[in-house]
Amino acid sequence: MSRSDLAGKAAAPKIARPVPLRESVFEALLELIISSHLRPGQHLAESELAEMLGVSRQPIREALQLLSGEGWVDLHPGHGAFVHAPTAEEADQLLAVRALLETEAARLAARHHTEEGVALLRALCSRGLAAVEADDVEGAVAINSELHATVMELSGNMVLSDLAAQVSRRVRWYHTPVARQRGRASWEEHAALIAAIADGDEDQAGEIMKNHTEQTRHLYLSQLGEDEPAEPLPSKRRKRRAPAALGN
Amino acid sequence: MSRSDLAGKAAAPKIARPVPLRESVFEALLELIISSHLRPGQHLAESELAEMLGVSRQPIREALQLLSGEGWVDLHPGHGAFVHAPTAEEADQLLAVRALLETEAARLAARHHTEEGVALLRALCSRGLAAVEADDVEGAVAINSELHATVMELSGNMVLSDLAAQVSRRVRWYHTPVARQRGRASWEEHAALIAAIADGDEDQAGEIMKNHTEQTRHLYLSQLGEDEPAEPLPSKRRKRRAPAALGN
DNA sequence: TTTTCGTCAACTGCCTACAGCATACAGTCT
DNA sequence: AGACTGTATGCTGTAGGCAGTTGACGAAAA
Repeated sequence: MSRSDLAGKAAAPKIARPVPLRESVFEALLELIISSHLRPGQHLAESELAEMLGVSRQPIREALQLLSGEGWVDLHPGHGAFVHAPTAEEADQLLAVRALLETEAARLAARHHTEEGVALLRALCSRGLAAVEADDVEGAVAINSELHATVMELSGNMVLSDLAAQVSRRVRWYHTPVARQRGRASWEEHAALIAAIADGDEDQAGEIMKNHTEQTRHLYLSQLGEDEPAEPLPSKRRKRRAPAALGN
Repeated sequence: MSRSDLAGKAAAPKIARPVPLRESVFEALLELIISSHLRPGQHLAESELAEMLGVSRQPIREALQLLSGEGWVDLHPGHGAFVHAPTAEEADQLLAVRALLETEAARLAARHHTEEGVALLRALCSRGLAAVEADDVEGAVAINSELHATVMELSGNMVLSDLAAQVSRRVRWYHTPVARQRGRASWEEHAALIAAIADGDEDQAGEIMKNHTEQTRHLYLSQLGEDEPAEPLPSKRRKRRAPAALGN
C-alpha cells in the first residue's frame, strides 16, 4: 500500500529541516545575484554553476526554478536561465504595488487590532527607535522589516501577507541604502501608524501607511535615477500565460 | 569560451517553444487537482505520478515546483508534495486581494487610458454581452477573463498585472459556476467601468471595479458555503509551512 | 565583400541509479 | 496490555550520463 493512498492523513510532518542542498544553492545564487557577481542579463549555464558550487546540475536546476518564481532570474525553455534585468520602471511598479498592499494591510490591521498585536508593534517600534539612536543601521533595517511584516500578519489576511512578502523580497534588487536616509522620521511615522491601529481608525492607518510607503518609494526612485545607467533592453513585453477562466 | 561569459547579450531567445515535458506535466497535474482526482491534503509520491504519466521523476519534480509556486501544492522538504487544501477563509482572502488589485488597476487604467485601449475594452464588452445573450456561458467566461486581463494591461503596471493574474489563477480552486449567475448585470457593470475609464475618472472607475469584484466575491462565498462541506478545522491560523491537516 | 550553408561545440531536457531518511510494522520488554 | 525498539520498505534528494537541439563559427558560393 503506497503512502499516497492515505489521502487526508497528511499529518503535519515535523519541520525538522535537513536543509536540502537546493536551498543552500538558492541562497548562494541569490547572494551572487544581489552582489552583482552574476550580472543582469547574464546567461546562467547549469553546468558552470554546478561546478562552481561543487554540486550536480539537479539542485542547480531546482534552485533556478525557485529563483525564477521570485523574479530573480528569467527561465527560457530550451535556452536556460538568465539573470533578470531589473529596470527603473519595474522598480517603480514594484514599489507602487507594495505601497498598495501595505496600505490595505494597515487598514485591516486597524480593523482587527488586538491588545497583543499593538503591544508587539509598540515593542518593535521602541526597539527600532533605540537602534536608530544607537546608529545601528543594520539593526534598524531588520526591525523595520519585522515591524512591517507584523502589520501584515495583524491584517489577518495571510494571502495579502504572503504576496507582500514576495514583493518586498523582490525590492531587494534595489538595495540602495534608503533606510539610512529616512532615519528618525520613518520611526515617528511608525509610531503614528501604531496609534491609528490601536484606535481602530482604518482611514487614518491607511493614510499614514500610504504616505509612509510612498515616501520610501520616492526615495528609492531618486536613488535609482542616480546610479542606475538605465536598462539596455527597453522593457520587452512578456509572453502571457493562459488567462484564468473565472467569472465576475 | 563559455556562452555565459557573454553578459548583457541576453538577446531575447525566440519563443519557438518545443513545449518542454515539464509543462505538459504541469497541465496534467493541474487538471487532476482541479478535477479532484488528486484530493486536497493528499501526498503526491513522485514515483507514482511518474509512472502514471509515463515520464521520469525529473519532470514531475519540476512541475511540482511550478505548482507550488502558484499555490496548488505545498512542498515539504524531505517529505514530498501535498495537494494544497483550500479553505473558505483562504478563498475569502484571495478574493479580497484580487478585488484590491483589480480596483487599483481600474484606477490606473482610467488615468492612463488610450483610444485603442478603450476601443479594445468596448469590443470585448460587446462580444461578451453577445455571448451572454446567446447563452454561451463558456464564451462569456473566457471573454470576461480577457476583459479583466485587458484592464490590468491598461493599468500600465506589469507587476500589478502579473500578481493579479497569479491570484486569479489560484481562485480557480473554487471554480463554482458563479459566472452563470451574474449574467447580464456583470456586463452592464463592465460597460459602466469602461465609460469611467474612457472619461479618465479614476475614482469612478475604482469604485465600479470595487463593487464589481466585491459582488463576485460575495457570490463565491455564498456558493462555497453551500457545496463545500466547510473545512473541518474552524479556520485555524496557518503555521509557517505546516500543511493544513485535513479530514481528521 | 556579402550571403548562405555546413559543421561543431555546448547546453538543455530527460532518464537511470544510488545513498540517506522517514515512516510503518513487528517483535520485545516492562 | 501498553510502550518501546529494531527492522524493513518506500520515498526523497542527489549524482551521473545520454540524446536532441540551439547557436556560433567558418567555409564556400554569389
